Amino acid sequence: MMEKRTDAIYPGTLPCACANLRRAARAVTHLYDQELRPTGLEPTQFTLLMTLNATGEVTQGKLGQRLILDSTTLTRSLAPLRARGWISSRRGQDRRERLWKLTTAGRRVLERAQPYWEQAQRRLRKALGQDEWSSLQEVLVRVTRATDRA
Amino acid sequence: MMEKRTDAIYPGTLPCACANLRRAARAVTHLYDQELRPTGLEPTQFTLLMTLNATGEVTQGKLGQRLILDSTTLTRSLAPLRARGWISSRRGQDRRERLWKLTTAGRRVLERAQPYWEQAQRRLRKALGQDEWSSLQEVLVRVTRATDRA
DNA sequence: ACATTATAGATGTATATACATATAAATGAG
DNA sequence: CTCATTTATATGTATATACATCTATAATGT
Repeated sequence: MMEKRTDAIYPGTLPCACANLRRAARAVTHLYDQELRPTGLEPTQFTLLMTLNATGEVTQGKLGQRLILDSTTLTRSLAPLRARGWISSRRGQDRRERLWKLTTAGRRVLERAQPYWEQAQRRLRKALGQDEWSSLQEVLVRVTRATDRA
Repeated sequence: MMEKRTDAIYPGTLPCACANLRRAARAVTHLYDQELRPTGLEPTQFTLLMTLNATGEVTQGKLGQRLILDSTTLTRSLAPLRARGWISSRRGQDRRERLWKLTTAGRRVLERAQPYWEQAQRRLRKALGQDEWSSLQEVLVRVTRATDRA
């Protein structure tokens, strides 16, 4: 079980931007995971469903580009979602491609999970304050773009 | 192999703060991983060595608190470092505890990796600009702290 | 002292993630 | 058209990560 961090052993900034980012991601993922628990979805799975809902049918490669996930990673990450019948795939015109989309069951699961996700968003936004919440989103997009140029 | 994101398929902001944070972490980890490749260290492993170097001998639990890593996760993450002889452990007074520290070999590996890590830091800081770099670090600490209160 | 409870890690199991390499399909050079 | 090359995904392998549960040890209440 994740330790409570009440001792404040943890130092504010680590000297490494990558370590700071990964640590923050773990902390926030934990919060979202708690809220999403009743839905049976992992935060990553929720993100995949939400993204497929936004894009509609999309190739594995494009999905990977959007989420900055190696497309071969998706071969594994999508498997449990397919196994549960939430997504389905077919071959494209280009028969190397695999096109993924939400199933009806998948849309239903996503809809039922939505309020729990919103609760997680609210909980973090409240703890952070609206200004920091906005900064967070902006800075994250900039750092993500920066890695393109870097 | 990770796709180049030149097509800019990827949309700026995802609606989910958790997804944004995880995506940014993947992007930045990829950059650090490239730079650290010649050292044979994964970014996470570099972070563990660097942290042990900063703390000196420390229990697994305290190490987990500092990095916001479940202490049972560390049982697995530390294993490859121990296997390579870079860290060692002993039982504490409280014999349930395990105390970890860098070995001499570990300190040497860390020293040799340092310039590659600095190169990664420079590369990101340059692409991001000094102001955004500072914002990033601040925002990450605030969001991390926020999850304590949330 | 003894029984109960709490804590630190270890282990079983599952997902997340990437890279190297393999395979199949499309594309381009000639 | 045929062969070489590139591209999309699959597979093998390794690390990263968490939670539930288990075990050993410590702390606590009576």
